[in-house]
Order: sequence, then C-alpha cells, then structure tokens
Amino acid sequence: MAKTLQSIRGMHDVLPADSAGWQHLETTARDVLVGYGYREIRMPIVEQTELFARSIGEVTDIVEKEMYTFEDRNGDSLTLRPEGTAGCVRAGIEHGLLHNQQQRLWYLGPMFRHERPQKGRYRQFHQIGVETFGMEGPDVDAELILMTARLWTALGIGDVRLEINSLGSAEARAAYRALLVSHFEAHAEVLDEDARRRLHTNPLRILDSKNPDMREVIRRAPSLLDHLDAESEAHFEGLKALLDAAGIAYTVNPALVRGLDYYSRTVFEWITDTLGAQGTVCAGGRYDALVEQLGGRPTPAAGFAMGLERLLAMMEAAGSLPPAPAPHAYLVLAGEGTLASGLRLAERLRDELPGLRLVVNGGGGGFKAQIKRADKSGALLALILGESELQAGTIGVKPLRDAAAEQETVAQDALVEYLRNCIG
RNA sequence: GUGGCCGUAGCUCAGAUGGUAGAGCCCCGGAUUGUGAUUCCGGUUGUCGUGGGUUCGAGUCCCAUCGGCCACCCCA
Repeated sequence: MAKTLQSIRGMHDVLPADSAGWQHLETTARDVLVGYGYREIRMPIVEQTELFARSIGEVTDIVEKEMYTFEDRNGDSLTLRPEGTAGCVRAGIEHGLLHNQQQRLWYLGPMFRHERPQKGRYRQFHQIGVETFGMEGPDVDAELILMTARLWTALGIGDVRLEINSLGSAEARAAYRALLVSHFEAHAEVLDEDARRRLHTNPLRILDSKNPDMREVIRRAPSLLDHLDAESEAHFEGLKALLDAAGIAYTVNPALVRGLDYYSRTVFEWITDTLGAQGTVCAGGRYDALVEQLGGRPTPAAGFAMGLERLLAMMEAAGSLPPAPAPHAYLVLAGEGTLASGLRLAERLRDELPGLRLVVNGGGGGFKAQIKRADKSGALLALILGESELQAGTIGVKPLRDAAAEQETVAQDALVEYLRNCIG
C-alpha cells in the first residue's frame, strides 16, 4: 500500500453520516436569524495578520501562540482567521456598511486556532457569528440573548445556562485593573505561577482561576461590578431588567471575563456541563470601541459566536439530531433495454415530483443484488423495471419498510400519482 | 506548549510470560434461472500507525516520530 496521507491534526472531515446533522443545525440557525432580520455576510478565511493583532489583542493567547500565520508570496503576513468578528468589522468598514447606519449581520464558517485538540476543541472548528452595529442600548444585547435562547429551543438543547457580566467602559476597566493588580501584588505570596504570569498580561483572568489555594485572595479582591462607570452600570441594569421581563434566567458572574481584548460592557456566555472541560457553547458581548480602533468612525457594536461542533455534540447527547434523509424509492433495472427506458422514466418522475428522492441503480448487478441495494439504501419503495414490466408498460412497486405490505403492479403512466401519495 | 491513556482487517475488538495474526459486524457469491431485511453455506479483507533498535526470532521489549482520546493552559 502506498504511504497514506491523513488530515491535519485537529482538522476533521464531516462524513456523509454526519452531514445531515450539520445541515439541520445550519438551516435551523439560519431560520432563527432571518426571523430577527439578520442578513448573511461572507468574508475571506484569510486576512492580514495585523487585523487580528490589532483587534483581538497583542498579548492574548490567540495572537501570541494560536494563529496559523504564514507569508504570502509577496512577503505579506497573512493569517487564517481565528475568529470572525475582526474580519466582519473590517468588511463593514471597507464597504461603508457601518457609516451612520444600523446592521444586523451573521456569518458561518471555519475558524483556525493552533491549540492542542481535545473534546469540543479543534484546530479547524466552525462558528456561526452574529454582529450588530450602530445600536448602543441594552435592548440589542437582550435581543442577541433572546435570539440564542430561541435557537436552543429550536435545536432541542436544554442543558444550557446563561451567565452575564459587565466589563464597563475601557477607562473604568483600566482603573479597576490597576486596583486589582495592586490587590494581588499585595498578596503575591499566595499566587500560583499562572496567576503571576497573568498579573501583567490579563489580571482579570486570575479571578476565574480554579486553584483552591487562591480562593480566599480572589474572594477578597475588589469586584469589577463595584467599579463600573455610571453609564455602564445603567446599561447593565437595563439589560437585566429586559431579561427579567422576557423571562430569561441568568446568573451574574463577576468573574466572567472574555479572552479577547475588544469587549466592553456586556459580556455573556451560554454554558453547559455536558461537554467536559469545554463548556462554553456560545459567547459574546459588546465591543463599542473596536470599529474605531480598526479605523472606522466610533460605532457601538455587539455580537456573539457559537461553536458548531459543541452544539452538535449537545444535540447528539440530547438525541435531537435528525436521521439522514433516506430515498423515497430505488429503481431496480434488470434485463434487456431496461436501462435507457429506466433512466427516461426516472427523469420524468423527477420532473413531475420535485421533492422526490429517487436513486437509480448504478453499476449493473443481478436482480437480487439490486433489491439488496434498494433495501440498504433505506428507501421506502423498490421500483422494479424488468423485461416483463418493460413489455407491459408497468412498474413493480415493492414496499421495503412494511413486511405486511404486498408488492403491486402500477402502470407507468399512473406512477407519478402513486408516488405523490407516498412522499407526502 | 505540558501531562495521562491509547493506536491490530472498512467498523468494534481479542491476541499472559517475545516464536512470522484471529472473532463479530460489514462486503461479495451461492441455497431451482426476476425479489431485500431473518436462516444456512462459502469467500475477500491487514507490510499489527510510521521509522529505527535489542533478539536466532517482536503485534508483543526499548527509543523516536505521527495520530487519537482526556485533562491543564486557553477558548466556540
């Protein structure tokens, strides 16, 4: 055997057995998003490296060590997108979509991060991303959350809970950050190695450390929510009131800090306990400063992204994945002259019955083998065109899913009506 | 990037203490010449992840490497 090639680590094929689930997830999500007036945008998978460095943040893990970065032939540094927001904002600015107007956008596609793969985490993974621009109130934040809640229902996902937090304005957060750093510096002796490293990179992240030895120091740390600027505070209160009014359950988690630098004010996560260590299924928030930061005019913005592999895993666990659609009928062709006649018949059926899923036997084979294939295809019916049917202008119709049902003989001219009844 | 467990037929797996590979499923063919899923009979399937090493001899021991799973880190 020749040397076999395999897919890149952490990058997986979606095989036919799984594609029905993907399609179901994608169309369900699309329907919900369209129902809220969101429009699809498609961006390139590759962008200039600088775009991600400037938006996600130079010192984040993503930019520092997880990006697929390479040189173009002309020497430009390009990167496979690790997330979608940066490219979406770039496209919005580039095409004037954000100029004095509101936008509700969504996109779907692969993202790339060079991490060690594990359950729910892959090097190529897929997200549906949603971004809104030009709306600054908490009503949009609430809309995003209500929309996702509706999606969970539509997908048959139950085991998710909502956590929200507010990061405040950039200025308030900077002030709080200084406060936090001095608190932890005053107790440096109890900090673990990770925490010491984060002290100067992302001190807010220390708050959600899992180390029990640091629990006390974290508990006594100043809370971000106590140091919000007045406007952010009002914004957050507004969001909570809207969620309460809509009957959406949530918990405020002051330690909820998103890993990307561009967030401000509202952040939220939908979390499940059913996926092992990768519990976040959907996460997002507000990023009012990003558009300006990337060269556009100041534009309020909010959005979220959800991981499709994780949603799929949950749907599978919940048993809410639909089975792959089986053919309605499998046409068996056996005997002299049945091939040409059968293909013609099949095309006529497809003309008349647009929703029909009809498989025509291919590659020859004996009668018995063809019936066997018909059964294996999962088809409801075997349509049998042999020499005798060819002569008589009929078709044998054999039900394959009902052992009690008898095979019938149907005139070819009556077959369209017969099948119309079968396929609903 | 770090750690633990694991890589034997298309799939799920068995192969104590080293002696040149097996089961089930799947697939193909047959059981009065045109009827599946049940039953019976027969058949195909592998350089035992890859590359080195130890040995008379390695799927079985050692090293490296690639990959999978899980966790840390981080994130969707």
